[in-house]
Amino acid sequence: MHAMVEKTRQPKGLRDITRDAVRNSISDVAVDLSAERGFDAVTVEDIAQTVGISARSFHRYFPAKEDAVLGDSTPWGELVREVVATRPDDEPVWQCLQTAYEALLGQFGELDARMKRRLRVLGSTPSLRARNMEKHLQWEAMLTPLIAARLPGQNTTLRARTIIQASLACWDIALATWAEESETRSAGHLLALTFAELSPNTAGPGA
Amino acid sequence: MHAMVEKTRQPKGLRDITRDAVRNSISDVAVDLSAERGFDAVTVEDIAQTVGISARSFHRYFPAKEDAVLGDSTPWGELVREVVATRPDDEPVWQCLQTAYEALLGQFGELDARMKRRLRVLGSTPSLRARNMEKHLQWEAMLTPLIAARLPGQNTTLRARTIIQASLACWDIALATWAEESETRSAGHLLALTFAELSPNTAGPGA
DNA sequence: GCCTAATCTGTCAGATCCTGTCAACTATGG
DNA sequence: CCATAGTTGACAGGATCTGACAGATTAGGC
Repeated sequence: MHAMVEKTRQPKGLRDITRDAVRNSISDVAVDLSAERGFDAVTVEDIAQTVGISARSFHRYFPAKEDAVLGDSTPWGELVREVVATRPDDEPVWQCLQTAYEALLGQFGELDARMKRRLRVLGSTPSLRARNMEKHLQWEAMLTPLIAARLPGQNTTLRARTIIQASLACWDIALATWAEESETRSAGHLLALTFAELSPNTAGPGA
Repeated sequence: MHAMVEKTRQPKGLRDITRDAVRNSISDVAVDLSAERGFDAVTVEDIAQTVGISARSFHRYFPAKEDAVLGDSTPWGELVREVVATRPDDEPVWQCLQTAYEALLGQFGELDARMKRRLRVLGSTPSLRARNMEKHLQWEAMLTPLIAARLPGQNTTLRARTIIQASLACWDIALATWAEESETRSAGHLLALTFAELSPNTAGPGA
């Protein structure tokens, strides 16, 4: 089905296996129902009943209804941080970030169809977009010290936050465009397009 | 249909005056209490009781608790759109956007202290930051056609969205930094710093 | 000044989301 | 087999937000 990341921890016993399975079921049902009726028109009770669990159990798997659609993006953020950390010190930050995001796209791989549906629901629901950006704030906090250390000159933290937020905008817009029905270009290509619009200053602000 | 109501720029009757006054009172109380205890630790009931109204009336003035702190940013967005629309066609988009944001800073003017408190609460509450970005999405929708028309080459909409989101990131980060306790630089200066980090590509993507 | 209509407010009721608690159930390990 | 720990369902409760209705306040016309 889907090869999971070994980095986090692979399920040890029957408990962890069933837990991951239930988690995926909830997420799938949440995306499906939201795609049909719209996210706001679907209640937690609806999702839980479709899966076959109680509403209370739903919240034991996901803290909020939004998270059932968004999934847990923390491991992905960690992956980005990891890639950035292992890049050569003299590599320009924009190129460095683009490489990291491309690595993230590689992880998607097999989940294309599922991911597109998810992104479509995400793009059509304001509260989901908000929650998604909230998670990006955690990415920013993780990446800021790494990026700041790579920047020459002054105000490195301020400038690092600016670059990271801008790159996340590139990421979001590229993915949202990729998920559109009529879009045929690859996610990597779209990501390159958005990055190209902002990254020309690879020589640094002083150049 | 919509030609009747221009905007509540100037209250016409006693009703509108009192309504604006109550609205400001609610907003002030919401910011004050949130600054003291934290936004999540303040209930709508607390705010309403402090102002002297019922919780139901609170929701007649603000649809959500977040909006009481954030206020209505729609008129700000319209101002930005207006400034951008009146700029010369051959002006680079980044310079154009920076001018528009600076005009926005000029509008703040007298509200410095109040605005700083508001921004501090905003920066310390993830859900508020997310809601704020959600409002920026409306700005993006408003500005995208204007900016896209100014871009040469292909994929103008995709690139316009990227630039707008990036510029909004500059705006947010500059304001958040400006509101910090130890910060002494002006908001305009900080805005120039963040813009300088991304705007070097004023010659366009092909250069 | 008075009356009618529009608007605002408070109160009540309800839907939904989310959390705490507790007893019953199940897998794991000795 | 049994003890422990994790999971679940059921109930209760707080909080946000909305709809409905009745009373109060205000605006405009007489």
